[in-house]
Amino acid sequence: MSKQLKFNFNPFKEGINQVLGTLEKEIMEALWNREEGSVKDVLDALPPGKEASYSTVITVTNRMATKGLLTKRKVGKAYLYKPAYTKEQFLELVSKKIVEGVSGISFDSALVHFVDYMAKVEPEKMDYFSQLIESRRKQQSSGAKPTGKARKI
Amino acid sequence: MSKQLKFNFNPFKEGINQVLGTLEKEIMEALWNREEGSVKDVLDALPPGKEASYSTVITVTNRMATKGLLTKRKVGKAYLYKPAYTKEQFLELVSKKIVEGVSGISFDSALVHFVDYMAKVEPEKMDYFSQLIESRRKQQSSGAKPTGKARKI
DNA sequence: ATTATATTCTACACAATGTAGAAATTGCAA
DNA sequence: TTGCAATTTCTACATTGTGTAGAATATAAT
Repeated sequence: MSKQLKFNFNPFKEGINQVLGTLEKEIMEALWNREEGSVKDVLDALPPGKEASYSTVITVTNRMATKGLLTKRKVGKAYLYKPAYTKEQFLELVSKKIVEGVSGISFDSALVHFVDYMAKVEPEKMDYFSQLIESRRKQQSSGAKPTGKARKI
Repeated sequence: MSKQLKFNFNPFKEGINQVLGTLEKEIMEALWNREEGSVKDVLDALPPGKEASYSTVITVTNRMATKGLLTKRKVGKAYLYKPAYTKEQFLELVSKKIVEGVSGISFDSALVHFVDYMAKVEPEKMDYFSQLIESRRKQQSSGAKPTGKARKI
């Protein structure tokens, strides 16, 4: 019965706001910074210009719990919210889902644009990339099955 | 003043429905099949079980024109709608935007998951991929600038 | 028991998408 | 040229996701 992580992706926004609303993002950042926190804690952590009312934050954190972004537990009369995933785990899950999605639509295009992006923005990764491919290729020809799990870079 | 292509991406849906609504998808497929068509044409082309009313199709095609998916021109008393992009062009644009977006969030994760996906689902592409990287690497070291444009596979 | 704090409930706004009736327009045929 | 059938325009409602927040209620601590 654990809530499944759910999100949309808007590639016309910036960074993590492609996956999280503006307030959602601020809340996640606040909670990633302190592991766990009450609505009050979140309110205090909201940056200037991003303030919201008490009930607004409650509404949004509860929706985020429903979406599988946060877990909540009652302590005293207040709820403490905690990210269901670390930022790193979250980005892993998101990028995996999106990469799989876009690959399913048009793998060849994705491949070309991926290499384009790398060559343009992260050219120093090309080496590592080649190695990654080579190692996967050896696994393949040796008949080993890929784990499907992420590994250390 | 040309409308800019706009879309969201829902990786929890299937195929092109990750980018297009259910009716939108049917309409695009119908128009990709016949190049250009009236609302009547679209209605006739809707598969069984996906029927919609005349005015529903008009509403949606007009919204699609606004979003940059279709162009329209008046012929007689009716409008003819035409895809702004071929299916291939559309998938190119979509995958480019998404690849850039997800790379901006977490390039390393995207890279790993991309290679994972390829090894698992399209292992026969590994060769081509290696070559692509190598050729981009040479461009780079020779100081040539990548064009940023997609090229033939 | 009072009070400050926190939650619940309800509701509105906006965007994207699906849906479609009613009214208005328009082009062609008789 | 007029009347009708085809088509569009206008309007409006539903659903989902997100932001917003007031009012009422519950609760814990003093």
